[in-house]
Amino acid sequence: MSRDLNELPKIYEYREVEARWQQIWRDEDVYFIEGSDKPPFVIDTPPPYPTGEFHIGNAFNWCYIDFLARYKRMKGYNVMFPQGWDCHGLPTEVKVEEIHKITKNDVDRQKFREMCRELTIGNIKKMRASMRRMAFSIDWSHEYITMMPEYFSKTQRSFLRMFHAGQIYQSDHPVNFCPRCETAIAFAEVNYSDRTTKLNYFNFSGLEIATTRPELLAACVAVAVHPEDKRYAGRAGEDLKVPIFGHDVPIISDEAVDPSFGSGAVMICTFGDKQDVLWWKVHKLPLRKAIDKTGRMTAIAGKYAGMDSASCREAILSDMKSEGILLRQEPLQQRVGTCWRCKTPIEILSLHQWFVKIPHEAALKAAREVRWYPEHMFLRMENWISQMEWDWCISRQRIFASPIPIWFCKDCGQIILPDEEDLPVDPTVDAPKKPCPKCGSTAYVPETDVLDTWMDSSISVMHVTGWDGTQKIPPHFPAQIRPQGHDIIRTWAFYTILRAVSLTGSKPWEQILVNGMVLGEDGFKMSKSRGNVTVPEEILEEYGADSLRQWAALGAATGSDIQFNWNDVVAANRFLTKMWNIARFSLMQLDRAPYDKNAPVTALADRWLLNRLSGTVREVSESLETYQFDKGLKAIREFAWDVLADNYIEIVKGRLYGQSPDRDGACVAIRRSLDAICRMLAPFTPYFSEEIWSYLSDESVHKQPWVSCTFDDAKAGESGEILVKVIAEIRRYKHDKGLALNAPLGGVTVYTPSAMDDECDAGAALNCTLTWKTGMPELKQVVSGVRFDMGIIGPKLRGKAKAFMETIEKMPREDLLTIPEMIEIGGETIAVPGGAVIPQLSYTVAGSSVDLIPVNDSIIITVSQ
RNA sequence: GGGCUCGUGGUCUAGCUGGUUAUGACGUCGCCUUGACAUGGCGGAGAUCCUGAGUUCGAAUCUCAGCGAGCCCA
Repeated sequence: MSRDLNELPKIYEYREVEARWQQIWRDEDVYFIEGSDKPPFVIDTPPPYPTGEFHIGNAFNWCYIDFLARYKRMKGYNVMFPQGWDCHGLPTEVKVEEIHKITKNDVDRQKFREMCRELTIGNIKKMRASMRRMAFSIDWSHEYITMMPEYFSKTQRSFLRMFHAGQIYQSDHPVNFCPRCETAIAFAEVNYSDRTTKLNYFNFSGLEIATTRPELLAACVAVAVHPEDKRYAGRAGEDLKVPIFGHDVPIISDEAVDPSFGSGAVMICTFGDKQDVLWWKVHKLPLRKAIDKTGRMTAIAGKYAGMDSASCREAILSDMKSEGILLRQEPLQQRVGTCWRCKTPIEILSLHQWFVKIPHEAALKAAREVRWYPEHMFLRMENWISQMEWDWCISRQRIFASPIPIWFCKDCGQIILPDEEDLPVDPTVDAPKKPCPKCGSTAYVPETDVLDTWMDSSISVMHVTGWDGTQKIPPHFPAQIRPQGHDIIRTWAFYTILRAVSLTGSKPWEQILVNGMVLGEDGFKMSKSRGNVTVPEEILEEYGADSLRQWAALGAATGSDIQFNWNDVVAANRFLTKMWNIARFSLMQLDRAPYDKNAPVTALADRWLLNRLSGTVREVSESLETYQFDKGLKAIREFAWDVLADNYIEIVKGRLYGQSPDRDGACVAIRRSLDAICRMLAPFTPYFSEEIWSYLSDESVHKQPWVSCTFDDAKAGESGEILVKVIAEIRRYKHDKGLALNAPLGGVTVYTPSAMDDECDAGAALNCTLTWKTGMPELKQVVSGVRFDMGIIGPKLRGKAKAFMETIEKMPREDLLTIPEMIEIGGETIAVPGGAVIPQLSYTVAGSSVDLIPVNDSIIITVSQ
């Protein structure tokens, strides 16, 4: 049995309600059922980085996921809503170093890992609590943690398979390198920031060169000029001696040189920036490594060897000065690449690293086969793929990450691989099970590099679709949907597509739902330095999860960036209050007296309501099918507040309070509406819906099927709109007359083009005797008096004003229905100034005087005095 | 510098496959304590739909240019 109405409190206490249901709901309620005959709906949810704080951007993203997960469940899908944690990577290492005041090299690798794991476990715990509070219907039995052996053995397995397929290779190649973190990083991990630096002009064996990086002089391999630059015509091919260091470099010409920058001649070093890498490749220049992995100058820097780049720069500039070759210095604004985590400017170093080949065509094809919501987000992927120049560098020189499952033979250098059955392995701990396949030696050297964390997270879809390594294609692959933010299209989405294509040969998901970024109340990205950060916990505390969830749904159209806005949260909370009162009123009325639950719905108002409900259900369903959560929730709110509460309930109150059998139809209509609203709100406001539902049924609303309501009655729709409109107009009339809205009114007659079949609701709602008539009334317009506008009459007529008004007053009233253009005053004919005379009109029907309320061209209301 | 998105009452926002009285919320002003709700109801004021040009009978909506903003990236 459903709950007793005596328990129904007057006020909706979200704190109490949300806490209670959170206790009652059980995780297994939402389990994905293996072997179910329902169609599967697998969501490849984002594994967040366990920072310990579930921020508002996460909350927004997960709201979308939960809306669709709950909706799809109600629609009869076997929904998998897993939860992952993308644990590995620099941020945690940096945090551990901070907390323990160490660097990674101060403790052994195992110990350092242990510290990272411990921190991560604690952070995950905190974030889980926030997520439960938000009522996300996560299937916790499908939780995965990438740092656990069960998961990272899959990462290693995927590495081996791609290696065997020739998709992974090892090579010397320029990579972005953070000297502080001492690791290579991917382009996706490079940030750019502005800084002011000096552009140094110096004499390069007779040629003027401008450079921001004099410390790289030792790494200079060429000087480049633009082929059209007259200053350097004919000089390409010459050799120049590098100042201070003395080695010879050629002058080359290249279109990419900007003749207007500096002196128009640029020195190419290995490597100052990405352009240097390009030139180095195109012109097949030699490699001179001047900076090592710790950011210090190498032996080729001669007397500067061992210096860090900043001191080397100063030293070289000072030596240039004393040699008289430094010509001048200018300040320059430039953007430098920095490590996304520690903000240290990155260097481009040529290092032995592991790479994944980028299959441009196949990736693009797969990306195109995925259905993108919103569609235009695909463009970002397309642009990214088509402009990628370097392969994906997947090795990192760090510790807290999935180990690369490789050893090298100490004697012959041969790569030694583990078998898939032996995974997971940590080559720095485990020994290879077999001797070197080439020379038979058992002496080995472990690969100490580890994998980029995107190597873990980019197989999330393989994992959640049930990959255990025995199959090539996982049992539930591809997933139905990938929900994520647009900020990680070129990382997570791209890498996932790349890996799915490489491992399975096809697209990872059928659809991708891309959400926008959450901006602060000031319209800028939330950041601590701006001070515009709002945390979910604060909102949950003050207004509850259901209000926060409504903000997420309504704050912006799907895919758009969303500005955080307390107003929306407050309005959402008010909607809950309003809805609570609607439910309370409805439940009490349904309970007040027994009614026939199968009574036919015949009254106009009742049919109108159900017709509107039917339209609302259709609209909400269509919106949710295309993930337009804003539209969906808006339609529900409008139906509940506008249609049901403000119009319908006000119209039928008379019948509800009475005893007659025509009350039954209203009860049936209300009960059906309340039921439907609960179900439709369930994905958006799970706590609230469950609470109301508990007074209707003893089951969970979240186990109910989605609403089906087909009560389409176009005629009732049209007539109902007239009914509502007429009542609104008469209320306005009362308002204008200074009457209370429930004040009694005399006889009201409403003339409509076609017959209205409203029995008694309108009259009861307006506290009057209301008669519906078809056609137009036999109206007689009479002038009951006149008013004059002295502002016009005065200046125009001056002394004749008084006589003018007297003349008008004496005229037969019916002659004033249309104001004459000329009138005669004392024998003189004068023009009547426009707007001077204002006739006071009234109407009579069949001889008695009435007030007239025109609704539109075809509907007229008369009120007898 | 490139890509993408956006520019609508004081604020936020819908509409943008061309024709509506330009939606809703917050704020604001007036009236109303009526037996679900004053966290309410009813009503009002408030908009050069960024600017300019073009297409069209007709543009917030389509095209181009400009200005401005945001995000991602170089």
